[in-house]
Amino acid sequence: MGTMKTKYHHGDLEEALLAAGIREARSTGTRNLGVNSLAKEVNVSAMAVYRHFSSGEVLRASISQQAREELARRMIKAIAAEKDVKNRFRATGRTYIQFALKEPGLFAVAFVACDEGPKREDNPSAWMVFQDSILDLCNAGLIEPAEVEDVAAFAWAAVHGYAILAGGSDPKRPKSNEKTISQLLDRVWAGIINGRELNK
Amino acid sequence: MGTMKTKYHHGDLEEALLAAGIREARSTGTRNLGVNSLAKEVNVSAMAVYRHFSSGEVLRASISQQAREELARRMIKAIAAEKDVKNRFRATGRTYIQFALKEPGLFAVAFVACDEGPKREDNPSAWMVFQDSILDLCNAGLIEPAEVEDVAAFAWAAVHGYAILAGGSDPKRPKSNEKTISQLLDRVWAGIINGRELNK
DNA sequence: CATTAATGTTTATACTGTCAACATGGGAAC
DNA sequence: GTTCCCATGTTGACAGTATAAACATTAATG
Repeated sequence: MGTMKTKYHHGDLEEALLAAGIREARSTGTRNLGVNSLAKEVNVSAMAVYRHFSSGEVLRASISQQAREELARRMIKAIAAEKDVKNRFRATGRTYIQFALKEPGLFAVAFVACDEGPKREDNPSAWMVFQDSILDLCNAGLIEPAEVEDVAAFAWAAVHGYAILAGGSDPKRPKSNEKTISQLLDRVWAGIINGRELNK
Repeated sequence: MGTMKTKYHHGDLEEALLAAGIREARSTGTRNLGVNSLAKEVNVSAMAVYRHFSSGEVLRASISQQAREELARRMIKAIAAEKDVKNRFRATGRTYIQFALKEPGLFAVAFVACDEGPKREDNPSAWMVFQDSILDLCNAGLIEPAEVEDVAAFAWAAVHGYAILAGGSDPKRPKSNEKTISQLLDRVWAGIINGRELNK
C-alpha cells in the first residue's frame, strides 16, 4: 500500500509481476516480458519469480490472460451502454477493434500464441461476450438458434482479423478511421443477417 | 550442384538457411528458428549466418516472407482453376484458410509480428491476390470501384481472422470442417454484396 | 600466379532461463 | 514470549542464445 521499504519479503510479488508485465506490455508489447527484465522491474532477483510462476512461459501466459480479460471488461462496459440489440452487437465489435488500435501492445500480448499451462478460462472472456451478443440476436429473432455458433465464429473472425490487420505495421494495412470501421461492422452485420439465405 | 562434400565454402548458404527455416517452420512453427539452431541444421558455424543476414531477426523475417509467398502462390494456383468471379473469390478465401489449417507452422511463421528490416514487398503477395479478386468483382459490376478498398479489407480480415482462430489451439476455436468454411465464405460474400446497401 | 574479396571458423562477451543451495523472517505451536 | 518451520526471498552455477572481433580458407580476378 504505502511506500514499501526494501524488505526481504515483497508483500505481493505475484500481483506486482503481473502489474509490471501489463505496464510493459502496454508500452512495448511482447518484447520485454522476460523473467529477468520483469524481476528487475520489481526490484527482485530473477529466481524469486519462480516461487510464483513455474516458468517464464507461464508468467507470460498469465500476463496474456490479464490483457484478454481487460479487453473483455471494456467490451462488457461498452455493451452496457447500449439498449438496441444491433447497437449492442456493434459496440462489441467496435470496442474490440478500438482496443487493438489504442492499446496495440496489450492487444499483441493478449493474442500471442501461448500453448502451455493449465489453461484456466478467461474471466471475463471476450469470446463469451461475443457469443452473448449473438445470442441476443437469436433471442430477438434475427437469426436461428442453429446458426448461433457459426454466426459467432464469423463475427469474431471478421472483427479479430480486422483488428490484427489494421493494428499491425504493414504499410498495406487497411485504413482505420471511424467511417471505415463503421462500414466494416455494416458488412459483418450483412453477413450475419443475409448469410444463410444466400447459402442456396 | 551435385552432392556437396564438406567443403569450407558451402555453396549457397543463404538458400540453405531459408530452406532449413521453412522446413523447421513446417514442423515446429516459430519455436526453432534461432541462429544457432538453424546454423547447426545446415552444418555451419553460427557466425556464418551473419555473412548472409545481418541479424537473427532479419533471417526470421526472410523465412516469414518465404512462407507468405508460398501461401500467395497456392492462392494464385487455386484461382487459376476457377472461371466464375464468385468462385474465384471463394477459392481465394478457401485456399487461405486451408493453408492455415494444413500448414499451421508455416502460417504461424508467415504472420508473426516482424517489424524490422527494409520490408521488401512480398512477391507474390497474398494481399495483392485478395485485392485482385475483389477487382474482378468490380469489373463484373458486382461492386462499385469506390468500394474496392473497403471490401478487400473486409474480406481479408474475415478470412485471416477465421484462419487464425480456427487454426489456433484454443479449445473454444471455431469448427473447421468443409461445411463451416463454406458457410463462412457465404457470409463474407453476403457482406461484400449487401454491405453498402445496409449502410443507410 | 598472386592478390583480394567473399565466405567460413574460432574465441569471447553479454544476456537469458532455470536448477541447487542457502538466507531471512513472519506466523504457528508451545 | 520464545522457538521452530516453511513460504519466500537470495546467490551462484550452467546451458543456451545473439553477436562482435579476429583469424582462416578458398574462389575469383587482374
